[in-house]
Amino acid sequence: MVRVLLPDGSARDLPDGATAADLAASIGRRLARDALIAAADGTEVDLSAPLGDGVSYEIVTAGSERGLHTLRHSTAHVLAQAVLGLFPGATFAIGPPVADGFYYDFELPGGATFSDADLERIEARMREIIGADQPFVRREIDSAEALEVFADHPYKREIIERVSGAGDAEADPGADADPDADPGADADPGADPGADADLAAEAGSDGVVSCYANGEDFVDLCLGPHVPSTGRLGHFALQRVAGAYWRGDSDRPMLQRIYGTAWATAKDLKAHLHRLAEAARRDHRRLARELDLVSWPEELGPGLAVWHPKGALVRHLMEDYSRGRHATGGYEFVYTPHLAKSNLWETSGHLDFYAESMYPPMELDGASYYPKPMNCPFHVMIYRSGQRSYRDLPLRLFELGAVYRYELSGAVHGLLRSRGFTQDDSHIFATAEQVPSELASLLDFVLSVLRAFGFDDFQAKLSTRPPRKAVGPPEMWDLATEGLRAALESAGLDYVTDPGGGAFYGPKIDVDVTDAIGRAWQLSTLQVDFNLPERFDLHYTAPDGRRRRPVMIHRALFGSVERFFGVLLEHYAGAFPTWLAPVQASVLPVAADHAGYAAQVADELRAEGLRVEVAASDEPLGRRGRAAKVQKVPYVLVVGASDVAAGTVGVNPRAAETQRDVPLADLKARMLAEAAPR
RNA sequence: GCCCGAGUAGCUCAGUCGGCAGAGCGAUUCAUUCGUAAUGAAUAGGUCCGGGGUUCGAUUCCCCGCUCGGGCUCCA
Repeated sequence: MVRVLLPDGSARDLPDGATAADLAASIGRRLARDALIAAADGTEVDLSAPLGDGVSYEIVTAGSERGLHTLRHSTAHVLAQAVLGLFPGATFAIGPPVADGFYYDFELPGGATFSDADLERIEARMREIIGADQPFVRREIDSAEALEVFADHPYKREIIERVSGAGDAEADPGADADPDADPGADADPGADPGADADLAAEAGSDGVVSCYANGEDFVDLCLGPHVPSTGRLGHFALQRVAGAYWRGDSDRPMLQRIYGTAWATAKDLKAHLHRLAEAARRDHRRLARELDLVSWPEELGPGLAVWHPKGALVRHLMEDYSRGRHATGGYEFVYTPHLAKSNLWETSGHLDFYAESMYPPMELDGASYYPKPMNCPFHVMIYRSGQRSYRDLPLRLFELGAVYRYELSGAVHGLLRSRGFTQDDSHIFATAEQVPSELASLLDFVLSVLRAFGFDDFQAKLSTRPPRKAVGPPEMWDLATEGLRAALESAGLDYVTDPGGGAFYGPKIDVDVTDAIGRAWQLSTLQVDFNLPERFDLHYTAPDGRRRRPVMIHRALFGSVERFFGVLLEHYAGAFPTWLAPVQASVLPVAADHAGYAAQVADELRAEGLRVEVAASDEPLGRRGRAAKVQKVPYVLVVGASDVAAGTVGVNPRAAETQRDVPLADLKARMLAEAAPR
């Protein structure tokens, strides 16, 4: 007899040798049918695992994140099984579940690649495997045997050697990962046992690894757990092939990655595919063209946009709103040039740690002038232009500063990742004591502005002191980190902590917004900086007459004006709220006789500062109405004979029913109310 | 930067097994004067991404380049 505990606190007795599947069956038929894996004292195990006495069990179904994760992971195995079956000589690397689905990395003999037709074949084969309802069978073997089982699969062998400690794990690949990283933080060898050791421990000590086999001829190295059999899978679709470096390292081989999506039910799969289609419909590059906002002439080069009148108008409104808020928020506006000599970037450290993302210098008069990738050093120059007293602090400088960054050509993506963009960049110089309250009011300010643009759903991340090397005294880090945490809490913001995720020069908060279709966009950043004040030897005079070092806070709110515009465009699917719409109303005279009245209506609205156009009657009314709708104009106003007589308009708003005979004054009031930022 | 895919009219795309380049939408003009998401007709519009090669002949085949798209963070 074994006694197990259930999540509701009850206990249940089962015969010796009973499995998690038996437990599920003893609880209910439906649970037995839906069960995928179990969690034993929180550790995920196969349903076929024997129950342990005194252990608490939770049965996991596809209704939970963990269950879905398993489902996707198992589907990835079936993908590998199909590929290895269909492509003799193919080898496979890793195939984890990811957000919404899974992938698996392969290498085909002779560097061959998958085509779209291959994907169809593979998917068909996967469906056969699923139809055969093959059980997933776990086996634990020692690493020597595993190396034999995977003799033809070098990537698997590498993993076995790494996790079992059998081979000579190569030097820590993490050390060179972060381009922002610390000047002095060279890897100290052996100091980061981190992830690898955890894996090895999980895989079982003593060089034992686990494998999962299904069907006659397929076995994969895997921690598990897996669904009981392939028949539990099926609501999936293969999506695309992409190149991916082995272990994400551009010095290692490029593998062929197949991405798929997988869900618990056909309905969920369909909903996901619909979300993808919706995202494509909202693609800002497409909307930018359709609404005549922005374009990317090839002649300019990758990642460089030109703003057409309507796009420029919306941008102008965004910038004006931002300026207005900053003006009343205690900021002082500055301008700085687009170039600076190399010595500035040497002092700031950018040339040491950021050079590959900078445009190359222009050489003249014996100096090297670099286009700026950041505004910070210029603002530091302004701070340093005179003596500062504690009475001057906090000093909040603000600039819409155009910066240029040499993004990888493959990374450039419309307005969301461009090579020239404008940061709404603020640098706040404060005393250490001011930091907590300054952070709190900063965060409130940021959220308030984001809300004005229609975002209400935020998720924040607090990144704390990195373990390896950090500048600044620990007590300063604590003060700043606790200040950030207090700011998050007083703002009532949901946040996660990324321990050790901060830059070497200070902790930070990143704020993500969730858009209308549930996608998260990282926009705002509050970054505390102990480094630049040091590098540029900044100081202020304290009340006691001694010189002290200020703390710098970098703050981007939109992040980049261009990117924020792109996110807004996708969030609203092009239908900007009235206050941002480039054209707020289109007046449609029913016939030529009403043209004069239409012009009069337009003029009256324009006199109130509203943006109004008139569509003359040389095309049918329906067509003109459609044209305005396609351009997502908030108000379509139709005026005919009865309106001329009564001083009214027919109001066809973007998102409501048409109303006839609305007095012009009423319309005006309604539009003016909407035309102000909230 | 690297892997895969794609570049044909302003846009979306068809097409040419190597032989005068096509549609729909949009634009322009004319007619139509209409009560709420596509009136009719006509016209204009092309270095078929660029450069080289093969060929009697290349938008089409080959090579090089440019640009765009997907991916290169998710760790058995």
